[in-house]
Amino acid sequence: MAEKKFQLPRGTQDIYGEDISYWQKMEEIIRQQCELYGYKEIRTPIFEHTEVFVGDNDSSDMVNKEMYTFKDKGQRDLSLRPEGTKGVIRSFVENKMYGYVDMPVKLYYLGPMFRYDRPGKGRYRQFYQFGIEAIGTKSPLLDVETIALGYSITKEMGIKDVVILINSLGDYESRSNYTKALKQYFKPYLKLLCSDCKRRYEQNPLRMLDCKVDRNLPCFADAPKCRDFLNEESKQYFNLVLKGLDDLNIPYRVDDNLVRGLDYYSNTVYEAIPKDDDGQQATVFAGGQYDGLVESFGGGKLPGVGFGMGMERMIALARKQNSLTVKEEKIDVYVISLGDVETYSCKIVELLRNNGIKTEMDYQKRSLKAQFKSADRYKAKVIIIVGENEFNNNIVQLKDTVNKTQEDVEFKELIKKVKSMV
RNA sequence: GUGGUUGUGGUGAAGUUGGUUAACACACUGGAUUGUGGCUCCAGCAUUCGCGGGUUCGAGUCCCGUCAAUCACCCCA
Repeated sequence: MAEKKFQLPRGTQDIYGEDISYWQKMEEIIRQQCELYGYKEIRTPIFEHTEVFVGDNDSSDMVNKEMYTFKDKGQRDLSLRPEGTKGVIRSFVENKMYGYVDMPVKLYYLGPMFRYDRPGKGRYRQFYQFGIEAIGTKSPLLDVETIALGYSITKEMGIKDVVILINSLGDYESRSNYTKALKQYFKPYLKLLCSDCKRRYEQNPLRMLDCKVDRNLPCFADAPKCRDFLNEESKQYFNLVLKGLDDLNIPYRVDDNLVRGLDYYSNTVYEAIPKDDDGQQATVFAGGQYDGLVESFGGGKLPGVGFGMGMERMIALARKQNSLTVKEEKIDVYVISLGDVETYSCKIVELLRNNGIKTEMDYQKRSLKAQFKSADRYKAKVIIIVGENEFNNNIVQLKDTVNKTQEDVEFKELIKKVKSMV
């Protein structure tokens, strides 16, 4: 009978061993920073009704092509969440959070998201996103605060040289005017453009602007600029955001061509990338303002702003820059058994553990040499050796691995003695 | 979704124009040292080359398919 081979599904990964310490460290940093900035955790379901994610005239690939959508046994149309914001807004409205707390309501989430993409480095089908949302108040200061929090997390991770690309799309009206003007402008040039841009022309004209193929064509230089379509109010607002970033010394670059993938953004949009942007999947966090989203969920005309952060990408960057120190795996005590004394060893191990001392032992009657090697690998500070002698006399051999001293210790003195050593 | 590259033990990897026993290094296990490790020496450790099929007297080496990783594009966190 051939053994059945199991393999993890495409685009997923097991996280364990050395990696897990980086994940735990990052989660610790996130929770601590969110606490400082006043954002509270929210945990929404991993799947929602599909309509939660699908907007009225959604043009993004994310919702049109990449969702894991399925029917449950009750024939409900459900989808695995491809991003965090929509579920949070749904919850905000459903739980009427606007009714009983001060605005803005500041929330953060952390967990797996799912997109049916072709996987590659920094792009997974199940991936982890951390994100924040500040809902209910519109202020340049709040936009800046979200960026400051994201930036501060990258700093805590030790990541250097992150720069914020930022732009303003204006309100929904100026955004749609701009889109119209773009299409108008490019219409005569359409046959000069690459096939991707022809498609973008129909689906998402804003995206044409940062096309890698056509970007340098002469006609692109004179294309209408987003900025020229902003009304006075939006312009002033944007300037205040930039002023705020200046005041906080957050490095940024205004990028006229920056548009976000999701349709719900308006006004401020931003994206954090490493300065020496080499890889393709380089964006570590990205977000912006979404004036109409709460209303589209039936929650009244309330604005919001937030970002999503790719945790795999953050960890990859931190590891590449070698910037995150995770605590070293080491134990306090390793118990070596010689002969048939495992039950005695077990008793010692349990006693030590119950006193808050990290302890390990050998479970397979290995040689003395092998057990010493294990103790080394575990980086034990103290080694306890027990054999027939020690068992019969109710003592142990206690060895300090640093200065190599060894002594007899009575069982009842053990805890006190070990505690003084570790 | 499109195109390219890759896939050999726990790890890093050699493997020549297809020719019986799959190099080497590290790690691991045992012994020299039957109660004291980190050095040294010796020994052991892939019925098999991602998986499936084909060509051939013969395939890790060639062909097809498939799965996966990776790069560029698309997209995006």
